Amino acid sequence: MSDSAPKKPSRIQLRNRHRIMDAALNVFSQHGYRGATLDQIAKEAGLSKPNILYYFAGKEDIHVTLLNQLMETWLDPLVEMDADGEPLQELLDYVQRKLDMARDLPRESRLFANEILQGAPRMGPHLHADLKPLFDEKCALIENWMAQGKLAKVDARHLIFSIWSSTQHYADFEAQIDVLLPGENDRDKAADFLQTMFTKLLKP
Amino acid sequence: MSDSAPKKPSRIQLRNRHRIMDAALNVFSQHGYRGATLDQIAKEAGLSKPNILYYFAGKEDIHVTLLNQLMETWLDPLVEMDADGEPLQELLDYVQRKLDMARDLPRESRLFANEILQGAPRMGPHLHADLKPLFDEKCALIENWMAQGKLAKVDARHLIFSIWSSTQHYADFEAQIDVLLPGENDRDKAADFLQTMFTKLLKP
DNA sequence: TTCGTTTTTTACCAATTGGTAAATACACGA
DNA sequence: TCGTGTATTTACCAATTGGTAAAAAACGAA
Repeated sequence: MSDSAPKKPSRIQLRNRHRIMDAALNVFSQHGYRGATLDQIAKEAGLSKPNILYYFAGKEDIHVTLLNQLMETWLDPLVEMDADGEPLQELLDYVQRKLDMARDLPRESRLFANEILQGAPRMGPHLHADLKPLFDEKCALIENWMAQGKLAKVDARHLIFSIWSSTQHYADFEAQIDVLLPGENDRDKAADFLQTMFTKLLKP
Repeated sequence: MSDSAPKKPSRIQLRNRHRIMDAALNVFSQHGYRGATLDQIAKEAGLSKPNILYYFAGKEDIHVTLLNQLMETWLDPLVEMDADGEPLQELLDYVQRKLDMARDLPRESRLFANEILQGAPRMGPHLHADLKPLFDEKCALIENWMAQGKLAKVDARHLIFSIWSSTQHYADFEAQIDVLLPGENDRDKAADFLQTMFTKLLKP
């Protein structure tokens, strides 16, 4: 449904909405929905609280907008997995894309993790409507590849879970990793390790 | 340091402290530290808020006590990994123990995940003092096994990360899994999958 | 420059937050 | 059953929460 008078947003609107989204991403991803406060978001965005509420209907509106924007980005690496590609390479490329996302978008990863940890109260519908069909489709694709002998036969659903968990771990548990691997810039080693692990698992 | 008069806690103290810990575990694990409220904990524990503050110095005290109690439980499966055992079997047993913990103690897993997600503000010292030495010790052990040709050579640190992430995922992302695997009681398949994955990865 | 529109600030508000003081009810050994 | 320490409730509090009304300021097309 589109408004009958969808005026173009002004430069100021665009700039401030973006500032608010960015600040809200910082705060929500670190403290979760209930732990985040409008005052904190306002301060981080460099705007007053009432000014924030001029652009968004309320705290929940900001959070929902953030999650909606995130959903597409989040699904994209899996969408790109190509049925016509080389099966093993397609899987390994998918692992790499997810690992890149954990490195480049850690706040988004933590925002998502927080939402799921709390029981997905504001994203359940999205999971059913967007994630579930995609998950089922790609599981079927992987099972097809396996049936053709192009991949070793393992449980496709748990395979995907293991890809998600092992890659997102580097964003979501960064605080822990910083303690255990101090000073190391070890993302290359993480990539090597995961490529090795999934190659050994999936090579027919 | 122990009190000069450490009177034994009465039955009532024991019972109520336990109730509070249990309620707090529910609330903190679902909403994180800042998202949790004393009123909610009190309600869930079936006690009044001032009554809760009769047993604990404050919100932070409850949270810290919870984390302290959790730490030992959390490290235990790794502690049990035996240098004198069969290397591959020791690793696979460790994976199984972690998976069992995700099934049996999902709230504890989520409490831990929340704390790390938020940057481990109240557990940083614990990570350095307890987790780090154990992590280093077991990495050395695994590397030793690999050097002796008893395990395939991979990065021991990222191996442990992958064990942690792939097992804890079943507790921390339960809400997502419930959407993607509706109605299935699939924990056995998860165990099979992870055993297969780490066997293929580690068998020399 | 003017005038209507958009944006921002100021001044609030009721509800909730973590926490306290003190009175009261209770348990339980002598 | 009595008295004393334990446990619980009642009645608060100041600070913070998400949110609003309305005035003031800034903007931008004419």
